[in-house]
Amino acid sequence: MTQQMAASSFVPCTTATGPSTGFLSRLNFNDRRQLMALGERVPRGANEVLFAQGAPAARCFSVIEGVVCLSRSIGDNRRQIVGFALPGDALEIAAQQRHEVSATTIGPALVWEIARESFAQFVSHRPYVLHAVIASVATDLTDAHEQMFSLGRRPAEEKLASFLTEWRERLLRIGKDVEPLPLPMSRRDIADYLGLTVETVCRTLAKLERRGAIEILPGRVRLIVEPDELLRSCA
Amino acid sequence: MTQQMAASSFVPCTTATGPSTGFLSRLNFNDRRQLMALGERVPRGANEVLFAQGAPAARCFSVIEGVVCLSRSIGDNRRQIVGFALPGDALEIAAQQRHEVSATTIGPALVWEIARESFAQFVSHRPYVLHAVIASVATDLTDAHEQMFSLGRRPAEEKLASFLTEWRERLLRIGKDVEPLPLPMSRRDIADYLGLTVETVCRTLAKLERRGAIEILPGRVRLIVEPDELLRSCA
DNA sequence: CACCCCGATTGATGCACGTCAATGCCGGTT
DNA sequence: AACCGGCATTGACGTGCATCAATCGGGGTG
Repeated sequence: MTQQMAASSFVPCTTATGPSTGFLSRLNFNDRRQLMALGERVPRGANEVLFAQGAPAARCFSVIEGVVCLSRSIGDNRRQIVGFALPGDALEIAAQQRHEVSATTIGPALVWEIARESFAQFVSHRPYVLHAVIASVATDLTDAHEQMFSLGRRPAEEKLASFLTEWRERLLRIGKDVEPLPLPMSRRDIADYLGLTVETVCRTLAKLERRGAIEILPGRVRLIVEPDELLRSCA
Repeated sequence: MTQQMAASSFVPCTTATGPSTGFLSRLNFNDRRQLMALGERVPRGANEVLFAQGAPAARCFSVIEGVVCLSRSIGDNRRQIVGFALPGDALEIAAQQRHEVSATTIGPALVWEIARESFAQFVSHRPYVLHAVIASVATDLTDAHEQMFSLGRRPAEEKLASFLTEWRERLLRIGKDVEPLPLPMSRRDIADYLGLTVETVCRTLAKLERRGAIEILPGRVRLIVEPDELLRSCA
């Protein structure tokens, strides 16, 4: 049962002006059920835009199935992915006025959506829910800080190694199969997340494979050595 | 008076598992006065550690005077500064268990500190304060995302240009003199904030000066061209 | 004043990673 | 089956920034 709770407990995500990590799983059963009923479940196709940077933040979201990528862009070419949201992760629950990032599905997804006023009204009767919001955003912030460290202070090989191990951790926490590790996002997405180019991501993965640390499969990667060992081998 | 309000309104900062931006200034006069009375004002010297990454988060902080640098480190050499906190900025008000970053003063500072239980108790009588906490952390998160973009997708020159203009913006918002722009942090701090080396920071600043965009003074920089123009000249 | 230490600056050199380009692969369309 | 477009991979090449190293300057201390 500890197991059960750990599984229903969530996952770091990152989001715009305040999406949140595993927010829903921090609520008790009744609250969660009532809140979910106030929103709607929307099936989404691949590469659909849930909301765009700069648009008014009229709704809150939570991923039910699939992966949603959160990014910040300038112009058409430069894009920084600030996080990948997994099932259980909430998006924009702390947003103020406008979306500070864009959210795009990676592959088909099921997304729960609720009008911001409905959410505010729900919370107004249950102020204790605000603690869950805070915990959720705080987790997002910590994740952002960790990613800032990777972006600024890690060489390409170590970026990939830490990305793979953390992605594996997150999938494990929500009970997904990680053997071999699924990588639903494109090489470009990984590059835009790690501050690299597509080519460097490919080459670095190939290098890790030549070294015998991983095995590259279509849409997946098998970790051969222990995650810890993988990271240490980069230092 | 709009002016007045704008001045008392604060400034993005960034922090550990949930420091917050100008949190105190989001409270009404009475709440702020009562809350402040529950904590204490502590004078700090230069380079003092307010709290260290990994330590239990026993207190909340707010900068009253001076600058506090928030960083995440691995080993002795690699450090990523995730933000500089200015007067009005709160630190760790959303922290969960442990500090996820370290906080160190840059030069002498005056810091307000409060035990986490005292803060929790204060809030328990005033649930609406939680909205201020959320807004504060959400701002931190947006700032973190913006910084992730800089770290991952901007060349050195543009990193410096955006750093200077944003630093100027923040000082202006709290009513500081920015002519010429004070840079109380060391070149190493700037480097660790932007994901560069000290040498690159020096050289890039020198390049901007040769171009006539800025003038380098001891502990300060004078912006010659408009901030917008400075950024555009890097593209 | 001489000394020292630390931060800032500048130069010389090397490498990691970006850029440019070609090829292969796969799924979808006609 | 032939065609096409997008993604992945690999190679050749260039460069932005790191690394290594030396100098300079200012503040603190004997």
